[in-house]
Parts: sequence; structure tokens; C-alpha cells
Amino acid sequence: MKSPFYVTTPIYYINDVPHLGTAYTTIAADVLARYARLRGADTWFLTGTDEHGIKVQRVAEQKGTPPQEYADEVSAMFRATWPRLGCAPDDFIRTSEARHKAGVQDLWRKIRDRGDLFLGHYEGLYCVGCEAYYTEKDLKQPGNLCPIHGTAAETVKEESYFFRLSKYADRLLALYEKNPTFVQPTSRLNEVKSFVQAGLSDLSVSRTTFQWGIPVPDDAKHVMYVWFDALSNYLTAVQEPAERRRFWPASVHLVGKDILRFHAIYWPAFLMAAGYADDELPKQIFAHGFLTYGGQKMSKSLRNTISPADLAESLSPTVGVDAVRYCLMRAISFGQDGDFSIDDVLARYASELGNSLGNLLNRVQPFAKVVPSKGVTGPLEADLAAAHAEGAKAAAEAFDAYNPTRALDAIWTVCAAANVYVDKSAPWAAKKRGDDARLGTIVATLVEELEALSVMVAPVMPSVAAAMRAQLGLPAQAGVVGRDQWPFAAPTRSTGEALPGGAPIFPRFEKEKEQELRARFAPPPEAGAAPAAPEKAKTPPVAAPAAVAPAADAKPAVTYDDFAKLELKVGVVLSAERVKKKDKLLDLRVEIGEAEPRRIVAGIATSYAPEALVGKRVVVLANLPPREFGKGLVSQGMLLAAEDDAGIRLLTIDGESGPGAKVR
RNA sequence: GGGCCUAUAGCUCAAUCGGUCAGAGCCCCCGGCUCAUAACCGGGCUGUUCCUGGUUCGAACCCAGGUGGGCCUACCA
Repeated sequence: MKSPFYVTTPIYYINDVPHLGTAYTTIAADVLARYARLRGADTWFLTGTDEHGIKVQRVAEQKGTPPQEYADEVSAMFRATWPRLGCAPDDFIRTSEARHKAGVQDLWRKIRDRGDLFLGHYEGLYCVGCEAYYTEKDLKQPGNLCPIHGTAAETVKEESYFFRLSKYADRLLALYEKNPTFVQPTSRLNEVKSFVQAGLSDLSVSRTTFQWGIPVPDDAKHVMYVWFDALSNYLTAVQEPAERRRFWPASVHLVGKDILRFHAIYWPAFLMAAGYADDELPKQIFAHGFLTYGGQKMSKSLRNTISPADLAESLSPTVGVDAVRYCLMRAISFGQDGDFSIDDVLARYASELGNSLGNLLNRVQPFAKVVPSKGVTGPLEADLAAAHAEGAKAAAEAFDAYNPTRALDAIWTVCAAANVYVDKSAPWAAKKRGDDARLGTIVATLVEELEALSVMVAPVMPSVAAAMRAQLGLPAQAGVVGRDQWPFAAPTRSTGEALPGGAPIFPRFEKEKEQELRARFAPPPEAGAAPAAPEKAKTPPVAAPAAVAPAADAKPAVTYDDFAKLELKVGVVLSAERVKKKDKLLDLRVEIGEAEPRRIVAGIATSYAPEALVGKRVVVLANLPPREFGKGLVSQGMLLAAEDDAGIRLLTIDGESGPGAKVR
């Protein structure tokens, strides 16, 4: 019997909603789990939600609900999404559950008792009003102002527990050396290695500044910080009941490449520190790539428009989910970045699913209502059997290597061979000349091949597999531990069994429907042009903006002479373009009445589309020293603008004051 | 700017160790078939494998530099 197979997705942070990226990971995990079951492995598939932290606590407060209640709500939404995508996790863990809390605290104690957790101080920029740390990025510059309170964040030292990560660098490197497939794909392992080789610093793993988290054992004023809490889920989910412990260690943690570091470095280090031996560590971390949709990278705005579950349901209430799963697994080489689009879905639906697989099933139906007697086989049957054997083996090897893309490729090669077989064997000719024995052999052969295909397709397209089997008069198939059901050779059918047949599984779309789908799921026009995302505005800040608390924000008085030092001028924007790799910056040419227009780089791309700026009259601070942004990008001045939570608004001129007019 | 990844046919992507691998599917064209969802089968078409240099008997593959793209991070005068 195969050893147990335990596959996980990351637990998803409930600050976000399920989107294409999370769907991709979860579907991939589901595919691997279904495949493992088919092969007879004792299989466990885990997903869940990550629910603690300051962000969740704050959103809950703003809604006036207890964090647990808010978490219940969002977590339920995640849980409800997976069946809509054909995913059937065996367990769904939430970090706010008692079993998780107990498990994490247990892990904490083990590490503490072995001496790798120690009390120290965490230093960061802290807003008193929020009772929270921010990075400089989160704060408004200059001055590190809190976006909510408008007050300056202070550098504060806080008591914090630290994990002695630095101690594990050598053992981690040894692990990677000994087990080169620990991180997949291989190119990712190199990344991880070089990160570890560069040196690891100890990790702050607790906070005292918020309460929505898991209390540190014997020091309840501390709450565990994100990664310690979150990563542990893989372990805590298989602690109770005790028989579930057979699944540890995990066979593979599926993760996006953005969180690889945490899984490939922190997680094994935590486990090592808790006393786990190398063979008790997860066997593999598999980092998949990122998806773009229609060539565009995923963004907040896109997440809201492209819901894979909606796409699936619009496509077809019966097989839409399978079609989406198929396309995600087929079109995107697992482990690499890839693109997903409605055009691709429609093309593959028509060609690979409808014409190749679906139509094959229909080609058999007119010839028999029951499974005929198979009779003597010839070279054509041998060819098909050979193609089948090769394809089935290749597909299994690909699935074993967590490469569903290649597995599907191999399966479709078999499908093509079956179509060739129909052509060459020409059952219609046998029928015409009344050769029932030959016709029977051909139909029986095809029925058996179709059964094999229904099995091989099942991990990716479970409902299509079921529909195929129903038309072939076969019972639904289910995984049985210890029984390998992979069809290395096509199975045999008993003569006389019913072939119920049925309507095409992948009916062609009407032109109108296709157009409608294309329109509805077209990638949205270039994102980022919209002024101040309304999405953000719907979460009003707790306190009123800066004006209410002028004292906190006030600067020391200046003299008129100080003010007079500023050279402020009216400028007209001649051109504006985005700056590559710098999302927030726009590169502007502004005419301010000098010989040459000024080049000004302004951090306003989040609030202004470049096109909208051309011709605008703005106020320019003209006597600042040039500021270097790298790569020859030099700003010769700055634009005056007002800024609050709603975004950035440029100061402009009431009337026609020409370029160069002095502002005072 | 720092780190990492990536670039192959019009499109989406393959090519285990550098050596009959420059390939598949889609699109398009031609032919065949008629069981089937105007489906299927056969044939044809398109390549300076991003650029430049290097290593080698031999490079899509290795090395150096450059360019385009992506991700993380930084930037917000």
C-alpha cells in the first residue's frame, strides 16, 4: 500500500476574498488529492482560513462586531467557495478554533522548553492611537504620519518573544542538500538556499499590541504573531483525533511563490526547534507561479470582477466548473507563471473538451445500446492499446511529479489515438456490410477506452468523469484505500451491459452566448486609472482626518522670509506617463515659463491617470534641488497636492494664469 | 535602485545529462471521410530558439554583458 498522502493549501487570510489565485492553489491541491485517492493512497486534503491579527481585529471593531463573529462570517464564505469549484477538502481548519490554539500552544511550549524562544525587544514605528506598528510604507510621508490619526508614529520598543532562527541556518542548508526536492520547482530551491546563505536573523514571533490572536503560554499579555500561528495549522489539523496523526508529515505543501520563504525556511526551522527529526518534516514545498488574467496582473480591482466560480457557472451549470479546472491545470505549466483568459477557456472548451473528448463519446453511441461481444482484435486494436499504455503511464508519472499540465497532455494524446482508431476501424463500414462480429469488437474496444479516459480525467474533471460513466453505463467511481484504480491498461467490459448514452457533455455554445461570455469576462480595461478606489473609502476611519487634531500635526511657526524662500509657480502639464516598476510614480513634463519644460516625478499615479493630467494647470515648487529616482530618472521640482484617505488631489488654478505665473 | 525569475512558430507552450528534438496543439490552406457536437483523419504553412560576445568537436540548453517582461522589495520631491 502507498504511504498516506497529505496535501495542503495555505490557509487564506480573511482580510481578502477568494479570487483566481487562491482558487488556483486550492484546485491544484484538490486535483492532487483526487489523483492520490484514485491510486489507492490514504489521502488527506487540508485547507482553511487564517483569522488572527490586527487587521481583522480592526475591521471587526469598525463593523462593531466581535472579531470572532466577523471571522466566522468571512471564513464561511471561503468554505462555501470550494464546492463551487469542485473542491472537496477533507478538513477545513480555522486558526480561531480551539484545536488549533491548543496545538500551537503545544508547539510553542516544545520550542520554548528546548530553549529557542527568548524574550527581547521589537522595535518599530508605532501609532499610539491605533495601538499598532506600521512600516514606513503604510505611513504618510514625510513625517511617518498615521493614515488614520494623522499623528506621527513613534519609534517604540516593545517586549517580544523571538525565535532563534539564526541557529538553524546550517541545519536547513543540510536539509536542502540532502533532500534536493524539498523545494520545487528546483529554481525556487536556489532562491531559498541563497536567502539562507545570506544569513538569518531571529524572528519576532509575538506582539503585545493587539489581542486578537493566540495567547503565549504562561505569558498571556503576548499574542503569537502571524507566521508562527498560521504555519502551525498544517500540524495542528492532524493532531485530533489521534488516528489522524498518521498523515504527518505532510506530503506536499502547495504555496504561491510569494510565501515560499516562510514555508521553506521558517516552518521547517520551527519544527526542528520543537524536536522533529528530518524525516518528520514536510516532504516537499511546491511553489506554483502567479496567474495573470488576459495578460494583466491580478489586482484588487480585478479580484472583484473575475470570480472563477462565477465564470464556471456562467459557462455551464453542469460542466463549467470542470472546464475551468481543466483550463487552469492545462494552460498553465504548474510551477510557472501563466496566463488565463476567457478566450483560452472558450478555445479549449470547443476544441479539446468538445471536439476531442466529448465528441469521441458520441461517436460510439449510434452503434450499440449494450456492450457487444469483443471478439478477435487486430493490429488497429493493438495500436490503440499501445498508445493507451504509453499515455496512461506518462500521465501517471506526470501526476506523481505534481505536473498536472503534462498529465493532461498525455491523456489527450490517448484521446487523439482513440479518434484515429475510430477513423481507421470505420465501424460504419462494418455495419454497412453486416459484419456484426467486427463491429462488436470495435465498439467494445472504444467503450473500454472511454472508460479508461473517464478515470484518467477524473482528478481534474470529476463531474465530467461522472457524466461519461453514466453514459457508458458505469457506476460512479470512488477511491478505495489500498486499491490502485489507475487504468494502465484499458479495463474490460462484460458483454450485454447497458450503454445508456446521452446528450453531448460539452454542447457547443451559441454564437450569442459566446459573445456574451467574452464580453462579460473580458479582462477589464487597463487598471489603475480610476481615481481613489471607492473600495477603500467604504471603510471610514475611526477618527476624523487631521483637521480635528491640529495640535498633534502642527509644525513650528515660520517667518515670512522662510516662506519667501519657496519659488512657487503655475505650470501646465505637457505630458505624463507611468514609470516602469514604480507603481506610484508619474513622469511629467511641466511648462513653467522657462526655456525648457521641467521634468517632474510625482507620486500620484494611484490617484491620477496620466491622460487626465495633460493640459492641467498645477502648482510647482520650482527651487527644490533635483531628486534622483535611479536609472536617470531625475525630478526637478514637485507638485503641490492635498492628500487624505480619499486619495491625492492636485492644487490647481482658478482661471487662466499662464505657465510661469508666481504663486504666493 | 536591490534580490530573483523569464524570453522558442501568428497564439499557448514542449524539448530528461550540452549531441537526429527545433517539436505539439490552436489558427490558416489543401485533401479525405461521414459514425459524431459543421465534429474526425491525413497533408501543408510559418522559426536569425530576444540581442551581442565567449566556452565547446558540437549550444535553445553553459558563461559574460545588454534589452524586453514578471514577482518581491524599495521609491511617494
